[in-house]
Amino acid sequence: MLDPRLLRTDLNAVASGLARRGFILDVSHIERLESERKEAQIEAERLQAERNSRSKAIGQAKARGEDVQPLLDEVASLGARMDAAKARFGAIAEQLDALMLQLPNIPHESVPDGADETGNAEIKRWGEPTRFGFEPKDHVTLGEGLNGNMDFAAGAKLAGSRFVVLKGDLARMHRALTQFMLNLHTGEHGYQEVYVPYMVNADSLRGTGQLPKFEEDLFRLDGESPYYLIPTAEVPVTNLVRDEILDLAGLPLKMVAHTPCFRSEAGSGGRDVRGMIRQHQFEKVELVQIVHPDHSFAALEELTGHAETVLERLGLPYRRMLLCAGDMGFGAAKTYDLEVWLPAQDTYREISSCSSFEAFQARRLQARFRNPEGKPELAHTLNGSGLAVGRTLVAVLENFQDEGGRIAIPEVLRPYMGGQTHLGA
RNA sequence: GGAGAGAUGGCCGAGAGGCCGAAGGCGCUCCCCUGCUAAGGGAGUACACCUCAAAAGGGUGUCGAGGGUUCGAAUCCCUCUCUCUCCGCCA
Repeated sequence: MLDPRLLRTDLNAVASGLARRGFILDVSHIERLESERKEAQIEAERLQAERNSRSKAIGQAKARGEDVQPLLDEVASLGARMDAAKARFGAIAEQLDALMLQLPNIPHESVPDGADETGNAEIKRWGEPTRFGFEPKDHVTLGEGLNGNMDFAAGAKLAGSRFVVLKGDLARMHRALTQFMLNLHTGEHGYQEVYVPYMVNADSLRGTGQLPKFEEDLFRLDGESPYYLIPTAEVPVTNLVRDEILDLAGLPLKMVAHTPCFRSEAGSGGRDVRGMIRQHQFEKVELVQIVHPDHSFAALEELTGHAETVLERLGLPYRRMLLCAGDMGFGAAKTYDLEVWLPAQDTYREISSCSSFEAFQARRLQARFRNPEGKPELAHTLNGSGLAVGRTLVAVLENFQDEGGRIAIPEVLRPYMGGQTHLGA
């Protein structure tokens, strides 16, 4: 959520910032609502103040043993007028709130213009795209070739399309990747590991911005309790600081969680129907930081670097993209995507997305810290995948294959796999 | 799942229709005092919003959440959520 004060004081700046995303703000509509709000609120509060003081007078008169009937008569019509004024204010405020919740974040000044992914800027490339002396196979062919250890038919039988079953050392490597990532981030990057619920309430999803706007992307449980399956660990982990006033000395807060993620993929139609790239359920190791506003963008560089280290240790070629204004997620002020090289697709594919939200989430979350003056101030939130485990598995398979379809296990994973050097060996 | 108890400020805890944004204590900040420390004395110490160019000032709301009764609700009524205790069941 944007700062409501900014909307009042500098609406045109907000409008031009949002326009960079292709979001057209109805300035005159907001101005009209805002002036109605002001008028209605003043009236409602004025009547409330009047009633409060009259009621107080009644109490005092009663205490003195005087007849209060004249005072009661005087106040009789006040209640109805007050209720009407409050109802009018409430209706306007509700409209404004609903509108506010629909507004995306304003892109940071360092974010380039652009309408879609063609406007993104490549700002770094690590490693060279893997080249083979043969036609590289895709991860589906490779995985199914490993004794059928990547089994989409089984996934479809158990659940439906966009599910997979992994078996044997393929399942083990999937787990090894998770372990490796968690150990790296906790051991070398200073993150605290957290274990969190995989189902959350609507408040949590509102806090991080998935609701109200993106309900169709979520799986909602049908039971008595209105739970949603988390689409990313960002939701439960970031919501740990909801309604908290943090100790300044405790910042930055750096947390890492490994969770499954559930996404309905509504609207992603025929995209990536083959393979493990786009599943309803996948594993992710997520990095979250809660920081002082002054350190927000330095922290983004740091966090993105942490995700990059995973790729570098695994030996996977990648590039870092700075997303343009039109391609960023709803709440992000600035986003880097990491894209890993996938030989079979002969292209880079997203494997991590790292964003600073500035105070956009913190304002919804009421996540604050106490500044040196003793006043609560909104913190900044960041998160990034470090990394998406399923896609990392795909990248390892495709980049570490040989002509016979054998897969070398990256050095850093071998300790997690009993020293094994190749899959299927 | 059954029975019961509870939710008040940073924390503990009083409060039972008006004098309550809320006693008292702890903690914290500032000041005084004792050579240092310990002890003691004094003052202060919630958050959000509105109004105002801003500050000052004024106003509104908030005692788990929402609704109701009343001129007036922390206090009475209803619904919900969460916590705790006991019983049952369970990885």
